[in-house]
Amino acid sequence: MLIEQLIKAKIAEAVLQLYGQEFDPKNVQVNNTRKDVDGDLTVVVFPFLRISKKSPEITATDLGQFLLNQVAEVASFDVVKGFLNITIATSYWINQLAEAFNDDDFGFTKPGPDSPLVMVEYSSPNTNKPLHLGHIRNNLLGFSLGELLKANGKQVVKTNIVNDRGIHICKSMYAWQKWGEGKTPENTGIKGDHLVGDFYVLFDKHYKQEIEELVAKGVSKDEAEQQAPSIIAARELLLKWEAKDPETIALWSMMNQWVYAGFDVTYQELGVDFDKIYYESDTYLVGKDEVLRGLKEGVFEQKEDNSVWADLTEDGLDRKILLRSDGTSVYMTQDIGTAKLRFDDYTIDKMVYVVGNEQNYHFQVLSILLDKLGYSWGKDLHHFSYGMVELPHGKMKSREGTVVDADDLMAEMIEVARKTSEELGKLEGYTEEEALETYKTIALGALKYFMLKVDPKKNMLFNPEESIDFNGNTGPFIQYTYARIRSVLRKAEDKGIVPSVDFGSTLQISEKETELIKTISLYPSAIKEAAEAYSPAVIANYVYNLVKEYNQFYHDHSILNETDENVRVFRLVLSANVAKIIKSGMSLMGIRVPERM
RNA sequence: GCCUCGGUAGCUCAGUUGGAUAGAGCAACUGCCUUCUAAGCAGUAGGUCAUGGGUUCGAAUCCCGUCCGGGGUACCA
Repeated sequence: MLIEQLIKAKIAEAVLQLYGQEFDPKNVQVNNTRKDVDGDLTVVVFPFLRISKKSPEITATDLGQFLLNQVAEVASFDVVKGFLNITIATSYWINQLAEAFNDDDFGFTKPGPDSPLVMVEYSSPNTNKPLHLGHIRNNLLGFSLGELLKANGKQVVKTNIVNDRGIHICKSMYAWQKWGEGKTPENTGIKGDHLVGDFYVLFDKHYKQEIEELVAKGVSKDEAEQQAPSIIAARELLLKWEAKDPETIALWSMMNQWVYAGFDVTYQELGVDFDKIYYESDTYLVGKDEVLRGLKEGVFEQKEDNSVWADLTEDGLDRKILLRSDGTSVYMTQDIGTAKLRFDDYTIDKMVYVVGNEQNYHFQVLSILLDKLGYSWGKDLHHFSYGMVELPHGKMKSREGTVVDADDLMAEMIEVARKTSEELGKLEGYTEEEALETYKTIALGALKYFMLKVDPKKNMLFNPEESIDFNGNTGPFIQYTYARIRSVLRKAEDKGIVPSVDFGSTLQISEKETELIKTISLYPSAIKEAAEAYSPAVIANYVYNLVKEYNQFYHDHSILNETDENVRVFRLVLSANVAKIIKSGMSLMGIRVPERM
């Protein structure tokens, strides 16, 4: 049992014995003691005053005395106003460290076949353009969330729904047909997703120009947008596609293959993967069938123009279209189909959608619609809603070219990592491949940590002018600490010093070391909290805090040069534990740690 | 208009179920590499927690109002 829990239980017991009233242990407030005050844990006694009918100081002293008598781990206490500061015995902390050192699983049970199954949908790209910084945030959050849930005992199926059909890809297809000059990834050397994205931009350029020309001729803007030859051609392609015209399907398939090949490279570089990929081209008809079933069962209604609607006014929402008047499906329809297929394929206990907060309303509606269609799991699907990545001048817009491309960004960061590393003269003796691997580890560490350390719910700002930092509260700082500890451990091994938890009975430890052990022992609860809050940022902040504390310790104490053998081994074990947690915590964020840097 | 999320140091962000004197990093300034890796450490400076009320022993945190900003809002995805 964690010491906090024990204290809470004992305080409740003390309140009952001393003042004769029940108090829920859960409501006892136990905090870490302020750094400038003596003690390890602090009990806030204000809530008991009503029961004790005594002053804060006297109440605190009563309770402190009780703890001192009843709890072996409590070494002493001190009262400041309404705060009872408790000092925990050194032996307790030493035992905590020994336990942590011997436990490689951090007290967690690995998920088994009977564990709840969570499906996490993330990434969900459109096939008309390459991935950008916004997608990176999505991918990193989704992947990390999967790892967190696994660490918290859940079976996880990572899934991706690829939006491979619709007007957007037809635009690229048309542009390629018209102005493509037979270009392919092979004959141009351009990555497939980028090539297709270029044609999407090209389409938009021509489309805008055509609109301008029409407007100049006196056509209204709305009409011009409908009448421009390019958009008409793209719509024709979509109709042909839906009619399964062989030539159109062949073109569609070819260009999508280019994109997938490109995405695969990006995903691999980014270090994310999926257990199961769904394609919208396979699911949209299922969704349509489901909507028609709902119509037949009377949960939806049809207007005179044949469009199908859901009336959600009773749920406090608006009316929502599900099938257009021409019978084609909308985004919502497809998501219904995808959900059905998924639940046919897996016995899912919980569905999590990692999708930006601009779609909060969409998922609110989806949840209700699935429920109305008779899916019991619809109601408690979880929309993991994350904030936008903003640029200093506003939002990223692919059509306007104000995007930070994922591939470019990663390549740049690897380059910066290489330069920095070379300037510092690290990695001497590494082969070129080994060095490159390390640069990638550092660059991706910087990028991932940068994205994951902020609260997922909040919008975040990325300034392309200032490249992502490698100093301070960053991934490389944490990786660096890890590499240094590994170096110490290697040297200890060379010297024949064996880490063991037999520290001898006279060992004294400093306040900073106590702090560190306290932090180490909180790692499992940090994972739990992060998983339950769906927030990798909780882990990021925890690890940073641990590393910061360790670095302060490291600069004040020598490890290998320490003459007292017990102290030396103790510090080695302490360091090894910090390294173990860094590695584990970082891997929960999909970040690797280098042996050297 | 309505719904929704946000506003903490010059900048980027933390801030536990309401607890003591609101914390980091970056940028600026000052020190520290002959000693286990200086991508580090120590220090200085920087705050009306948007704003006005309320709740109470106690509010950045909870409630109400106001201002500012993001997102959404019936045939885009």
